[in-house]
Amino acid sequence: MVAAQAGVGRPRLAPRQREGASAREEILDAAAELFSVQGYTATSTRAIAESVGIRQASLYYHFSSKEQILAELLVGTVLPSLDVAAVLADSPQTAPARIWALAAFDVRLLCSGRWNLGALYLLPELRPANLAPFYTERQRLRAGYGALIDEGVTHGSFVVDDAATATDLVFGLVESVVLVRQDRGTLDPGRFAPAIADGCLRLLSCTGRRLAAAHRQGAALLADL
Amino acid sequence: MVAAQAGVGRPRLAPRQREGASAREEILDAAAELFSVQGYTATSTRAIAESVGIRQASLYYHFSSKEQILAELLVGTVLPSLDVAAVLADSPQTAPARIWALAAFDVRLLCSGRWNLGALYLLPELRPANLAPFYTERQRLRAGYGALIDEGVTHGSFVVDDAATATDLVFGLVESVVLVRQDRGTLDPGRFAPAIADGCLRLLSCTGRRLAAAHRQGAALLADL
DNA sequence: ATTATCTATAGATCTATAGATAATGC
DNA sequence: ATTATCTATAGATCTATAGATAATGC
Repeated sequence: MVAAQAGVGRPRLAPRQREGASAREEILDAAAELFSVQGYTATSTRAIAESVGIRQASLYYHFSSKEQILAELLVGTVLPSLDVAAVLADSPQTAPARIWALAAFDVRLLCSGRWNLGALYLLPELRPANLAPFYTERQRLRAGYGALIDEGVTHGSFVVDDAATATDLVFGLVESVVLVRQDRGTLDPGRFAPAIADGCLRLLSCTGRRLAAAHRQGAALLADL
Repeated sequence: MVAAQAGVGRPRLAPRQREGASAREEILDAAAELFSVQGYTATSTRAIAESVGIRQASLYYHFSSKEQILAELLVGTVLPSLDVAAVLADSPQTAPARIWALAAFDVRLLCSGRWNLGALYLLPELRPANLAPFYTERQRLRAGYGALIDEGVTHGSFVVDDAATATDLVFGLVESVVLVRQDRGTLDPGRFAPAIADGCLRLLSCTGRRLAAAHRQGAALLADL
């Protein structure tokens, strides 16, 4: 919806063009699109402003810097998955069911949303800078997968040569959703989430009836969150 | 090796600091490192020049633009895999053996080399511009995987719900190597290549003895290339 | 008075070009 | 003469700040 709402303050030269209840949210919506499609450095503050329909300098009434806009977008992108990983860590369910639920949740999150925000975590620009905390959170999520895999291996539910490498493959498979979405533009979460979650179990040598059971239990677990 | 070789032309202010027999190769080496670590737009021509030990303007004696440096790096990065895919398309071996060989070759390529050049294909900046041809070649490689998967499915070697989605998972798993390497810095191709190739077959429900056979045949096929 | 925009601009880049210079090659 | 560098700089950005302005709220 393009809200025609004009409120307090000097009126804009152009009408609203963006989703978002407030100017702040309009800016975040535009930045999310441009950052995820073009990258962070390649997106100028002028381009963001144009895409919102305001002047470049007006951005700075709402955000103190370009980097702060990115930081705002990153907050709340991994957090939901980390929360789910924490909840699942204490669940009494089997490791296969829990890893299925975590992967399916993660993929659903990466598939949904207007823009491919997961791609922001792949931006090379994140590595140094004070954006490092977000990078660390992604590593904590990876550790969550690793713990579930270790548990499944000791229980005999999973059979792998090397648990560390298996974790890389599983986490990599989940994250690859971002790459596929980058190519396709949009993905059906209803198809992709269970397909990837099944794939994670297959990578861990959990197949056939045991896979089917974990799929069923994992889906139920996910529905309860 | 830092070649102390000073040849024709005005001498540099600083001694050589980069691998590469010629100035051109020194520049490509520096750009490969910086582009793959920081991204394309975030890397200035000045930074490349500094990293080589020459002045910014001197780059333009060897390359006509920054974009041309990137294009040069992209050439020859997918080509080897495309060649292998073409050779394997005509091979008399089974689809599982061939896909194992293709994936292992691909991963070995992505793991080796001083820099993580595969990451260049993920740069959002490639999408538009006249760099599109490279993007297209990557899609052709993806089609190569798709053809092998289709063949295996009709032969009954693979069992999947949906061949298109299965191709996304398999290709995604292979490409995820780039993401893992981005985190780790370096990867052991000897461990990763067979692990991912096995993983591709597992995703396609090729397991147990049939997986072991394909692994063996695929490795032999790869050795013959 | 407060708010949210606008215009104008400083200062720091960044890419690419022009032309000078210091070597080697002939 | 040729080659590969250098210095200097033009012109186009780009981020962020300063201060003016046009609405609403009280």
